[in-house]
Amino acid sequence: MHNVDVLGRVKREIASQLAPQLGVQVERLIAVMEYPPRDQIGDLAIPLPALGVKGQVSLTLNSSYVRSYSQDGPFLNVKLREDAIFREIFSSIGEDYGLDKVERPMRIVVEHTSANPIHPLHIGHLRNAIIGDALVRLTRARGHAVTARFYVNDSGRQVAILIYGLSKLGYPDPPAGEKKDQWAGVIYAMTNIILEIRAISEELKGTTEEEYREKVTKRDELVALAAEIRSRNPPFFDRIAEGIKNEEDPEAKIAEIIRKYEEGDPETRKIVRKYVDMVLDGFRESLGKLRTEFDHFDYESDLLWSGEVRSILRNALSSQARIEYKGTQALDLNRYMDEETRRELRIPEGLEIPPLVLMRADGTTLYTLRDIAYTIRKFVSPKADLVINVIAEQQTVPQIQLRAALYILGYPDLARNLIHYSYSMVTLQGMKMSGRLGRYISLDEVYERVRQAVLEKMKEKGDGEGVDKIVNGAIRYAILSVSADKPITFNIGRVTNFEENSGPYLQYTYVRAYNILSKYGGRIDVNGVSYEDLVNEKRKLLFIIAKFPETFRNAADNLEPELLTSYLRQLSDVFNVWYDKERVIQEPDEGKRMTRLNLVKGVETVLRNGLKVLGIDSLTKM
RNA sequence: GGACCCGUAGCUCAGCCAGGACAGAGCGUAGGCCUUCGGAGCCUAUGGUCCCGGGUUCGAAUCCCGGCGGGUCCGCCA
Repeated sequence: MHNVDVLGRVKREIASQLAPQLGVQVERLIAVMEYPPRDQIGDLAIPLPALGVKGQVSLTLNSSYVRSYSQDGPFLNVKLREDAIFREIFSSIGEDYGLDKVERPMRIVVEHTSANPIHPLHIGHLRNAIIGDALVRLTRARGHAVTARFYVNDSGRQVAILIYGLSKLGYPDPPAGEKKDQWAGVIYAMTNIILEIRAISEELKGTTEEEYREKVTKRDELVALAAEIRSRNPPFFDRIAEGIKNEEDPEAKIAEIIRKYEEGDPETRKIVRKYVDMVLDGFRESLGKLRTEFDHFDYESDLLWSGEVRSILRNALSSQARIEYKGTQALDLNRYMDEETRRELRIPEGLEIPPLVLMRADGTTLYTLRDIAYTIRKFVSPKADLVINVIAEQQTVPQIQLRAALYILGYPDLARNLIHYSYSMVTLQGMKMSGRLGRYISLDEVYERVRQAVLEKMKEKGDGEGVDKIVNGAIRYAILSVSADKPITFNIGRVTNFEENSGPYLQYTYVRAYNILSKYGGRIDVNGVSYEDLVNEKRKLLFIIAKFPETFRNAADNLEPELLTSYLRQLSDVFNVWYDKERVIQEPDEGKRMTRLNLVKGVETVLRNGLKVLGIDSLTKM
């Protein structure tokens, strides 16, 4: 109803006239159409050689949208009638302008963030959460039925280490006022680092001289880190260290925790869930500040207790691809797939897929096997057509193993419809973060630092509201304006720079547009507008507004939120240039005033909708 | 050693997948604009062997091949 893609209609009309004359399909012609690099050239261009047409051709084009057309070398350039476009857009523009719905909605699952529940979220998870949430919002706005799911890895070695450390402390509760995930993170890092030092010291006993030197260096590094982490809570550290020192075989104890939890031992269940849920509370609190919410938190352990993992394991053990590998049962993922299948499953040609180990020698399960069960659940309950996993680049191979295993175990459709949305690392001034070693900048810390910068800025402005909305906008934009597969060195200075090319810049531009409209307060329609006013930035603005439906569709269908960020920035740039030059409300000529009011309304609508699908709030003052 | 990702202005990045016209922003640096709808803004200047070498094409930052540089992975961790 209100979803008017005027430009799309214009393209189709032009294409349907020209296609027969050029002897090509209408769709093909629409596909090659592009926007000329400079306005003087025209509004639309068709590169004729791309359609197999060479040399000068004579074509007839007769449309109420077209002002003129001419061939310039290989291009057919078309100048459109801005009055016709303007009238069509603004006589039907609605609140939801541009957010075109798909004809056939899919059921989509986006799994994202899924951090281990053992330490607070850090800036690596921040990237994951923001990308994931933007994908949720984009696909939802496109009309799909989207579910956001968080996978709680509560049954692996990491959680067991945390619980082991807590056992040495007598299972304490975090002090009131302390954030629970921060508190647990310190205990986890302490326990882990003490265990690592102990392990490496053991290894030192029977090694050659060369290895010895290397390992001593590594141990010394760990000892230095241990001193650092000890300072966070010396009594805790000393008690854990003492407890581990007196332990005959800590690894056996950890293995026992894993085993008991997998078996569903009531006491172990109670303890593990208590602490895991504490950390998850911390996650929810942190993510809430960034307007990120989930529909489901799926506990890995539930898949074990329900028998879903066991059933997959049985299936795998009876598979023809089963092999023995280093004394374990594993799946051979190379032998039973042809080239064609590998291509379909997006597995690189030259990759020798490592065998998938199905379980540890002691019978406990491993992550990837459990993930097979989880993937099936994501597809089955509730039913999904497409599953998008937002997971770090480091897990590319395990994700390939997952798809290959699904195929081999008889779920080829699931394997095909499982997308690994990969993103690259976030480093910290060249330093790699490590939750394992307690070396990270937490999401909360980042949030707080950006918040301070926003408050600082507001102080100099005197007036303002919505601090948290601005912080959210700044952080989201900083992440979403960089393609996911580029590594980022996290730089707080960049995120707290609120000048052009930032989230707050877009929000500020929105405030300007909004305030013009709210001050005007009257009726805005297309009666009596003067079309001769549509020149320079105003004409440019009109065409940018016209491109919004197309940009949104591309961003949503290709899962590329960055298309939207750069589009909104460009819209803002043009609007701000114009804003400085001319008046809207104070324009004495009634026709011109109405033309401009329509454009402002267009900018306001597009910014609001565009920001919304990126998860950035629009403000009315700041 | 193998696989994947990245390499565009002093710095941070769009553009590459679906090839098209003199390659776009921001930061920085130098200078300018507050009597008018909000200066988180606007204007001017500055700045590029699009990592290198071949190939395909009417046309290559974009596709292909070969290098170079950086990142990631190759665990009975996740």
